[in-house]
Amino acid sequence: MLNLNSPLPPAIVIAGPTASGKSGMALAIAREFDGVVINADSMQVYDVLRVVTARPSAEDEAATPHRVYGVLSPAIACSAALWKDLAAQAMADAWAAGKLPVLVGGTGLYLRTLMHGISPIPDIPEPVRLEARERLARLGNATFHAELAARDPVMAQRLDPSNSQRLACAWEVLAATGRSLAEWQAAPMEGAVPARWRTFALLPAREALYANCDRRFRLMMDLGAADEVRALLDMGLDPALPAMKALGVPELAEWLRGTIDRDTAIARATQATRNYAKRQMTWFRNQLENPEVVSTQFSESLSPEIFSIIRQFLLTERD
RNA sequence: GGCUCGGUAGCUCAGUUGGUAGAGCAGCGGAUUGAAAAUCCGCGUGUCGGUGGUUCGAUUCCGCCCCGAGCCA
Repeated sequence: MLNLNSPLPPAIVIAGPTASGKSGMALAIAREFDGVVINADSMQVYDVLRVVTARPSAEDEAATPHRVYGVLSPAIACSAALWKDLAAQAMADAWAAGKLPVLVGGTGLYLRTLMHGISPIPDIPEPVRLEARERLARLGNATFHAELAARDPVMAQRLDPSNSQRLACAWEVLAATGRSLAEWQAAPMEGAVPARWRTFALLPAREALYANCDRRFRLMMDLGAADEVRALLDMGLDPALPAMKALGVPELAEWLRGTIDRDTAIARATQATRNYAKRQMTWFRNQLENPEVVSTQFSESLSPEIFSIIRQFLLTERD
């Protein structure tokens, strides 16, 4: 099935907002083309979060190869670069086994890093990152921004003082490397995985997507989302860690703590999910390169057309 | 039935000592280079409940009516 004479090995990418049916589409493609489903979602990498991140079911994971799901402890902060290494390894393994990598996920930055690389910034030591965040919290954004401006006018000029996360990032890169983040970013991106990509963007109608977000969260509640969050909380992790911010976690945590009632928690979690889905729509509508746009929720009835596009892609020599 | 307090953006409300109004949230658009399910940026005309009156001018003051909440009967 795979054209092994092609200079670059092929890979399929399925991007789209949460609750758009990506996982089902990836599964269908992997089954049809002897593929390996590889997770490209920043939260599905954590092992404790299965229900609340809508990971593929254990049955699906057993029936078809799935990689990079639940491979990290929530005590670890994943990153675009770390994920990219995991995904690159999974892709190499798939190719070595004569299988087709099918990347699926909603984290646009991760997919971009995989396909286009990222600036070669050295790892930032943990103490520096902690100091950056502690300092930002202590000084407040305005003062922190002014302090950054004195040492790194380019980045300060580029960043809105309200943008806490990127402010901290700029500060810690300067502190750890002695060079401005702007300098690092001016260097060519590195680390892109060489492959022939075929990208699908699942962009369903807004109203249907939101309705599906709501429906799915209620389903998660039935499947034990709260128990899962309880288990996560029992680990006693730093609430600033990424896994602690997964959609539904802060809201259900509040409910478990008794601060808000169940209905309020559900209302807030579904709201946050809808807001997130919208941001993803913006990313995938504007940041993807030559995507095949599917403007509806995935369903099996779309398979023939999608398969035909992929078949064509796999048979086509390039360059 | 009487009294009181409300009725302003999709929602919760602010405000106008009379010159036709603005926040948060929602919604929509955008950004996104190492914690991205994160973090930000932009977009606000709506019979100011209805209707009469006073006024050059009423969402604002007055009367009546309608609707809601509460209290008293």
